[in-house]
Amino acid sequence: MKINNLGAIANRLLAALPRAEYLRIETRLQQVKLAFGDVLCEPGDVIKHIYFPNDSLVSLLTLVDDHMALEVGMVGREGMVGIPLALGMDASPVRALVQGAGTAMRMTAAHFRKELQNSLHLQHQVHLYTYALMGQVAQSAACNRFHVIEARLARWLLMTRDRVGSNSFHLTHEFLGHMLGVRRVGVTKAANTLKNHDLIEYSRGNIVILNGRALEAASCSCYQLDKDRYGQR
Amino acid sequence: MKINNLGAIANRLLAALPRAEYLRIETRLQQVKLAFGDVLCEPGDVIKHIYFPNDSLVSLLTLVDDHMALEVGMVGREGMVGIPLALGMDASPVRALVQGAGTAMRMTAAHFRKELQNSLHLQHQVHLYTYALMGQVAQSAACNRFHVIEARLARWLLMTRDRVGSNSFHLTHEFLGHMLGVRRVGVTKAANTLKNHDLIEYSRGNIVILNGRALEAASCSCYQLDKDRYGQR
DNA sequence: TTGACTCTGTACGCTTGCGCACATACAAGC
DNA sequence: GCTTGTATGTGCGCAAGCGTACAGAGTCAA
Repeated sequence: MKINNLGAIANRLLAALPRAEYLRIETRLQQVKLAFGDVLCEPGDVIKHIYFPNDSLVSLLTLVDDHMALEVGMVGREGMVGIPLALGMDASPVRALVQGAGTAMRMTAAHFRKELQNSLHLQHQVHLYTYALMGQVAQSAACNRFHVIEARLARWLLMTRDRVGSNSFHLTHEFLGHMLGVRRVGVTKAANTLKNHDLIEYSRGNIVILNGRALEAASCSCYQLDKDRYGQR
Repeated sequence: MKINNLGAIANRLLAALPRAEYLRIETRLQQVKLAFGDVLCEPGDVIKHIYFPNDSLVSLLTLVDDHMALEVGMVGREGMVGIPLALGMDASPVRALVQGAGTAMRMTAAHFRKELQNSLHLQHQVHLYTYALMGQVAQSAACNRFHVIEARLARWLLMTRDRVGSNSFHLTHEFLGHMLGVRRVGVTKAANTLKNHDLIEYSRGNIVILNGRALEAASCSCYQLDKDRYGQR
């Protein structure tokens, strides 16, 4: 049920819990399928459930002036969606958008609050992840300010690869534009350059990373920092 | 000592604690003077003390590629410096730079960890502030991406005003450039425009806000959001 | 008074990215 | 087949901001 094919716990935050704690918490978890485009919460909304992604991928977006969006965080199996609950707030400041379809373990807000009180280990893991996410958001702020689209696109593709565990995924330039906070055309140009250098290939939304090593070289320094953070979790 | 002239507790996070809790915690607090330019911690450094600003103002900066900086958070009397400790980490991902001289209440990391365990109220207040700070960082990411220098400068001056509680403060264009992540010349141009519209005046680092209301109109929507967040604390 | 230093104003060419518009290509359904 | 919709490629003029350089103006100390 909440176990993958190998019998291991897919979500790394859950996997880091002592076995006994996990087994108790597990009774509150429900596996759900997340489809591309699903919105798990909107800014200001009361958070009803938290999610521990297994193989799905969720983007955290800050909305600004109604029509512009910018990704400030990416949540895969290393984390969870719904941090505000752990900080005593019941609303999210960001939109949580499913960017990679897959499964996640879900828990109601009420159960999560209760389990947090019962399990210092869970509390600790959630705290560590909050710290990591905060670092990611801060990093992303600087990256969006200083680095050119092409490098940011490369970074973004690599971060996605690391989280979905695959070199190919489905995303249009239009969508990538919303993530990076740039025009669709800007993405097309950057992607085209990467394609011409045989770092990636794509067609109608199907993106494939051909040369990860070279793509790293084309990405900004922020990718390495994310890898370090990501690896620790 | 850690009380201001009126006998009230200056730092709002501390002030929100129940009297009894505060009195116990207060024994661990030491008032210190913070001078402009002081660096309370560097990225990666182990955090030795946490700070609750009274009338001082601290900027949280993300450093990137060695020579560029960008402010991602501003801490005044509504908050504290050293959040990572409350999340079980002992190092900071950002530089904490004193941007407005004044006093703050300081506590050692060890004492803070202990008090956090002893006081659920302290824990709660710190959590709430962590949430607010996270929102601020995310907001700042989007702001830096989408808004022009002039509007961001206006926002920044207003946020500073709100925190130091004064319409005048000392900051050079060069310094502001580091905060906003832009060239000194870019700040000069933007500041000049604001000056020509009689929104502010300045000379050799002495900045005065002449017309706060109009400055708000010139700032981006992010200021209003910060005010909401700030007001709640 | 003079010199050294800091802060601010201005200029110039350049790159990145924007807004917009339109052209092509691929896919799916009738 | 053909049509419709979606995804990508390309071109244009324009604005914001960059890097750099230099000039004036205020401040301080010798």
